[in-house]
Amino acid sequence: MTDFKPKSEFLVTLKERGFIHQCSDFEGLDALAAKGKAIAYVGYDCTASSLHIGNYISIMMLYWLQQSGNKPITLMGGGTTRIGDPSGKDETRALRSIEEIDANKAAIRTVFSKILTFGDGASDAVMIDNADWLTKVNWIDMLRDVGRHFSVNRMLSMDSVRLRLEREQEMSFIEFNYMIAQSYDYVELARRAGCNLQMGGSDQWGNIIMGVDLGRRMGTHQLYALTTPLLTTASGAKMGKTAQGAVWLNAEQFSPYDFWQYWRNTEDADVGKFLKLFTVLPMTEIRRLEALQGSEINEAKKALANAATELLHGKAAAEAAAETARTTFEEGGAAAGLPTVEIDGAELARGLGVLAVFVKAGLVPSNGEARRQIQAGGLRVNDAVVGDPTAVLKPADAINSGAIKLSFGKKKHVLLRPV
RNA sequence: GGGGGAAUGUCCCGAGCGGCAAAGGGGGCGGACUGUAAAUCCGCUGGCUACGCCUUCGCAGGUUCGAGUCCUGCUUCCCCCA
Repeated sequence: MTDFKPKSEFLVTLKERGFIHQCSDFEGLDALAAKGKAIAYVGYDCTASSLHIGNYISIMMLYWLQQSGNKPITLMGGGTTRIGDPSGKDETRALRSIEEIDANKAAIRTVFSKILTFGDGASDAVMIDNADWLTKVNWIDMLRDVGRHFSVNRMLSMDSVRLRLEREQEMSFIEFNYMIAQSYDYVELARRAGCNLQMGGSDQWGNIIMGVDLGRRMGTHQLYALTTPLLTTASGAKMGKTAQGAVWLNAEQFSPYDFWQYWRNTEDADVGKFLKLFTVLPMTEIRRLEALQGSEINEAKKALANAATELLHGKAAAEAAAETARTTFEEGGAAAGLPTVEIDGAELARGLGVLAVFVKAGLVPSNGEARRQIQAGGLRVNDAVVGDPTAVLKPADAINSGAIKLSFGKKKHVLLRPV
């Protein structure tokens, strides 16, 4: 792929921004995309109530697809989630209830419209749910029409299956069928919507390519496959994990402020890569930011945080997060935009123990942890290190804004507001 | 069907003569150094009304002053033989 020189705007953009890992046929796809005839889908599991940063990459691919005049399809896995994708997992996850899947689906779908334009136009995005057909298939028909095209020998050699078998880890029949369902989805989308490209993470390569094969056997038009590299940080960690868990895209589960902070804390070596993948800043600007050295890299990190947050949560939210960060970290103040926890004013008047306060604020999980952190000098009230675990907070501790600023470590701050 | 192993601090791996809140890693968190980075160094990594109390070693019983450790039954997983 390194020697391939794409001509279409779509592939040129994807290539220069580092989205491409593997493609089934660069030339063929390039020709299609150049004519604005690429109709691409990405499937999203409904295993959680929000998508996370890993999914964000694929949404960005759909974004660039749409920007270049092609058509994106977001496929909700309302049907496939009932089966459970074995790819990249050591063991079977608990099956989710149908109610849970539907609830997740409803929560997830809102995020796409922030980045893609939906509608009836030629390059407008559409959303489709594979429950529409997967829940209706007849087993015998399925076996005769679709199943006969699958070689079990080949299925056993797929990474998602083979790795499980090699490690002697259990794999149930239902999971074994996942790739069939996903392959069938591709064919169904080709027939229903003229879809001709499926994109996804590199762990999906096997599933996608099986769909391409199935399409050929079942007589669809030519199908294509395109995957993104598995993203890790420069120091080798999987991307998207923080102390609180995954980096979610829904604001309710991961606030714009936290989202901004996530990017602001990017490792130096990753800034350029992330700018290309997670922002729509022009390449000329990205090259300038990438070239910064030493502490100047902080400018690039702020640009990254601003641009990524703006794209997902909007300009106002991004600016608010940036301003909160500025007053908190650059002035050492207590910005009003910090996460706020309300407490009963009467309770505060009676006096609240520091231990309980930090637990109440959600900064530490237990009194014991609070104690340990005090030992280590990790807790601060209004920027003063807490040295005494028996200290008590009173209304008089509230500073100018009427709130008390609690800090855990250098980066986590919460305002405690009496009401 | 027969025989032999294994399950440990609910993040993971993993030691554990009958006195154990339980070795050691990894990961994570905090501190120092920096630039809200990385690397490095140091500390912490069951709960509580905290010089004490409570709950943890697959599940349920038993022996014992005392059980992760011994006995019995059960569950799950692995290996060998048929």
